[in-house]
Amino acid sequence: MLAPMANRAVTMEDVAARAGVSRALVSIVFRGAPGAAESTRQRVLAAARELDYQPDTRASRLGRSRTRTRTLGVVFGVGHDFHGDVIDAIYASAGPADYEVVLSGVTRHRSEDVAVRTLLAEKCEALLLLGSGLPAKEMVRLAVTVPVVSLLRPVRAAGVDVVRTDDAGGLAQAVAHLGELGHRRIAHLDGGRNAGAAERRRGFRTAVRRLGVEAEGVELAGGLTEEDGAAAALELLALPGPRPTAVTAFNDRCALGVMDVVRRHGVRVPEDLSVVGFDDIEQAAYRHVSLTTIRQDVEALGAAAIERVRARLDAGDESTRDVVVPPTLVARESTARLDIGP
Amino acid sequence: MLAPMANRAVTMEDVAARAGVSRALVSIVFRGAPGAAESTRQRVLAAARELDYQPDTRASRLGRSRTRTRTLGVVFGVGHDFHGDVIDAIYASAGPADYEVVLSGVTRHRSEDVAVRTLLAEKCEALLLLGSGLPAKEMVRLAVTVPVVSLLRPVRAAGVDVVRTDDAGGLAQAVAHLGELGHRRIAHLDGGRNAGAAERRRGFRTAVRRLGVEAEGVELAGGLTEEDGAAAALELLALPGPRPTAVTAFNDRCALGVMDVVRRHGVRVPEDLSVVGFDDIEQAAYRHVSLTTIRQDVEALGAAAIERVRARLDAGDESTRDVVVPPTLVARESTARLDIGP
DNA sequence: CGTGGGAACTAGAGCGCTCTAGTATCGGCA
DNA sequence: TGCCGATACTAGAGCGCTCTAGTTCCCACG
Repeated sequence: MLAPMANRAVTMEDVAARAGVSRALVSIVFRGAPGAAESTRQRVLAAARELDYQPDTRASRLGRSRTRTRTLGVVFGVGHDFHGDVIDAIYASAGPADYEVVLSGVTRHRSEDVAVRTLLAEKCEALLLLGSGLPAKEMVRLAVTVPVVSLLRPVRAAGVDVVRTDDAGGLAQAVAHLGELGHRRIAHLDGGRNAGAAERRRGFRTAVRRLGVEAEGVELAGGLTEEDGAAAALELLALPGPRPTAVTAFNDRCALGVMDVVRRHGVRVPEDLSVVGFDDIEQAAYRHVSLTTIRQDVEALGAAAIERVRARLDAGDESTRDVVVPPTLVARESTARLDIGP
Repeated sequence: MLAPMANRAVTMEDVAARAGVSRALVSIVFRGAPGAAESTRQRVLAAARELDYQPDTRASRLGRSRTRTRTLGVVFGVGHDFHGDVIDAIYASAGPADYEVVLSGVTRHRSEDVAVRTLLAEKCEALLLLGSGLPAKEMVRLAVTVPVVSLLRPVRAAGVDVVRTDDAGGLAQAVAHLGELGHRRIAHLDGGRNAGAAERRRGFRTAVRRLGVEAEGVELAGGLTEEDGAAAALELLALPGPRPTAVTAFNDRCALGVMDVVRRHGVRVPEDLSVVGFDDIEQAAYRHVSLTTIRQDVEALGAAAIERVRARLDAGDESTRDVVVPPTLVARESTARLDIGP
């Protein structure tokens, strides 16, 4: 109540007047900057509360632009559940580092290009791209103007930092796990051109080789979605010769698709076929699913991304880094020891 | 090229200088406001292009605040696939209406409260809440300051517009469809306290009654996720008496969970059990899933939300509306005619 | 007693736009 | 010829903050 003026938003000016100090002092208090006596600080905060003052971020960012805006732009796939987890981690790390986060979503009708442009128009100081599909050339172009971190997608682009999971290592863990359970004939459902797919494929091959001479890796086309997994399952079932006894899928969703389809063809999981996913999305942990998978360390990914931004912006680091975060195997019930003989 | 000053961002001033006009004129051109000769307009645009000028949205919004900011805040669940579809539709409708969209995500560690506060600090002119979990009281409080549209979640809150699917009607369609296929004993997996659940339950009951005296509706606890569906499936299988021959699930994910579990218990879908979902998420259309479902008209929902905002903001409409968008049945292969007798 | 220095606070010039109130120019018409 | 009104353009005052360069005050210290 006591609106300072009819129907006009409360500004710092109003708070200052009420607290009996200057506008600058209110600014100091709200920014948490040094130079305000504790007693005054309390008085200002009280005044703000009484007037229900809401600081204006637009004005704040604009005012700051002479020095630093401390704003981070994040491009992500709207509705992409794993991106959600990463964003969560980014929020968590950005706050303590005193960075604001602005989201820009990619949807069917809103391209990554538009998403990026919007963020640049907001004068973000750095860009975090989640699983970006932008061509490396384009990223390089962007990186000239503003620090760019490619999350989840490895790119070799000058000036573009990469923060990603050790995809190859993840697959190595998956295959090793299956190896220990006695599996030797293992299929990999490939991710094609998707972020991380090449690395995972490489990890798969190396790990199978390491399993010994009797081990054999079979590669099938997979993909991002349950549908891709379902298609791969049909291929798997139609394979000539002895059927692989285990499968590593490009990701959890793909794994879910495989399990669904093979089960409907009378193949039991894990008795007849062991399945390993990648990501550890929420569904993987559901009791009726209980998918063994390679968990990406989302918190570490988010923290590393922020760390790169700080290194460049706050510490003046000019080097281009490729930060690789180790994943962990989460053994659940979609994998089992291979029964030799019936 | 020709950077007007070392290492300083290009501003309107620079463009104006290069085009040989005033800053105001550049502003006119970029806002698409009337009052610029075609020839000058071209000259300004050319100058902007040459300097690679990026308008600053923060400054623009701030400058506008004397009149209108034309900015819409959207609160959504990060990683919630259906929200992604709706956001897409919102983007599509907001553009032509000349509104900017600012997203604010809700995650495990970022509450809806924080999301809303952030948007208010951006001085959004209206708030669109997707499947909000805010208490009605809180919404009313917000609606005093700024127009609030609750999308997907019906709330009876003074001053809060609601835009939602005809949930009851959707379930009526589902039950009618099953009725036509000969089903009389039908289960409904309830959504508990989730957005739209009460309406769907009501629709289910009415529709079953309409099916005639021999029809019977069975209600089981369901939920939002596959896991909830899986749990419900177990309950369904353990039900005493003749088993329902059809199920309507609270949503598609829940339906997927049911199908997964019942199939593993040897129950065939659709031969032994017909299943109907709700939403029509992408997965429902996958070939190996082919889920019959009630499709929510996302485009219409988005358009209606924007329409409400325009009505209040651009047309001064003061009434509180409850906009109900009709859904449509998408018949796929998870439902089939009931075989009477073996 | 003077003085140096730090803490607490303020004045005011930006930040990059928008937009109102104006000026200049010109064609058309009585 | 003079005047009107439309069109094209500009000046300059905001918008609500930030932040530098002060000013004031007080206390410790020589």
